[in-house]
Amino acid sequence: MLSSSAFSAPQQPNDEQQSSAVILPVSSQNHTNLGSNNNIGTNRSTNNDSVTIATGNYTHVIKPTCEAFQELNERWPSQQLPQPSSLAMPQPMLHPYQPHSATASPFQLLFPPPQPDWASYHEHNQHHIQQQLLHQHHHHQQQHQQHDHQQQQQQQQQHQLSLMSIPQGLPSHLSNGNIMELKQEPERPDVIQRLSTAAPSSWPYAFGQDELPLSSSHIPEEMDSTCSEDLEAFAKTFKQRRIKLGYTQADVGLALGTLYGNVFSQTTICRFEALQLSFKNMCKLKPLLYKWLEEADSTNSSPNSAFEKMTGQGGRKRKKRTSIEVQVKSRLEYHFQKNPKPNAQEIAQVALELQLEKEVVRVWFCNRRQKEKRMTPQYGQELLLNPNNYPPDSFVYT
DNA sequence: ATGCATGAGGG
DNA sequence: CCTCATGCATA
Repeated sequence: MLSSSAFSAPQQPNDEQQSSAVILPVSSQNHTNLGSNNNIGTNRSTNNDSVTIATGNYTHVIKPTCEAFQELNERWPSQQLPQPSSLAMPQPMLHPYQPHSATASPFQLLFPPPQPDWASYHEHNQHHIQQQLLHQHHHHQQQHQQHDHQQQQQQQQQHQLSLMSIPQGLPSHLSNGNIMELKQEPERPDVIQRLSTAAPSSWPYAFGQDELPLSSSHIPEEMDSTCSEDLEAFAKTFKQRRIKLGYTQADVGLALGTLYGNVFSQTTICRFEALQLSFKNMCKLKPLLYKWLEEADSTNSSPNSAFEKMTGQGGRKRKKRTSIEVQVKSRLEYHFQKNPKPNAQEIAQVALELQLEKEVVRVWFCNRRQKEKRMTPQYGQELLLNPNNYPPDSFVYT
């Protein structure tokens, strides 16, 4: 993951991240509109923090297993969230974080319904719906197959996920420079099973006031029955707090680096808040962000130094992002529907047909598949039960 | 906020 | 080659 070899920088001693104290770029309390739209301008991260955290700070860990997630899916009433959106407020009303236990049966804060997380879905939405109807029968069978396949995969994934037991309280001494191991609890199959149902285990508090009763001392160790509800609620709360505190997504990512040795980009934080990471990934990040929140909350004192990023130049150049035209994308989508996992040959064909580099096509498919797997709760289930719900992705094949 | 890309790890 | 976590660059 974050291995030094990864990026451009020719091994720079990027000690900065670890040496500097807690970064608290809070410029003031005038949070307000900082957050929602953020970035633009907050991206100070430009190509130098690519420097990467020295070495594998963080071994891939997490070896989950379990079926809580699935279980969740089953109970997924996909309701509308009452959330007014934290974006529009001058004074963000903090929505008290509610442990799922509290919302037990009628889940309220689940993911946005037919959550169009699907980017392409957004883009082509209009077409799709119609087009889909047109071509449904065409793909029906194939889709079925796909579904089966995906189901397998999903189950597999879900399996893994559920078992996750992420240490909520990370010993600070463990943070620097070294492995941040998120270990899983070996067994406890039974516990796992219930993760989603039982476990009042959520957080010990509910955000409600401006002051979070955060104190490292009472970070729940045992729990972490991180279920989707928790994640969603947390993500939401997190964002609100973050904004309120005047931090940008980039700030947080950076701070995580100094706090725990794992730097994250604005992108990642953003995706976390938007629940656009894989469930597993969400679970992994949650504890860190939780920790950060604590820190930020308590350290309100001094904003301190905006430390300078050394402009560590150098390194390999990233391929220029190729921009695929809409039309072409449509075609890709079409192919994707027919066969989400084309082999080299097929890729070559598509590439030829669309006049794209094979590599580009390959990567596109990879990314597309990945997108498919992102947290879209109803996906796994609803879809399977209802082929017609298949995300109306592009069918606009010319 | 998101599209395309990179790289580790696995097979 | 794939998946997965992640991020640069850009819309």
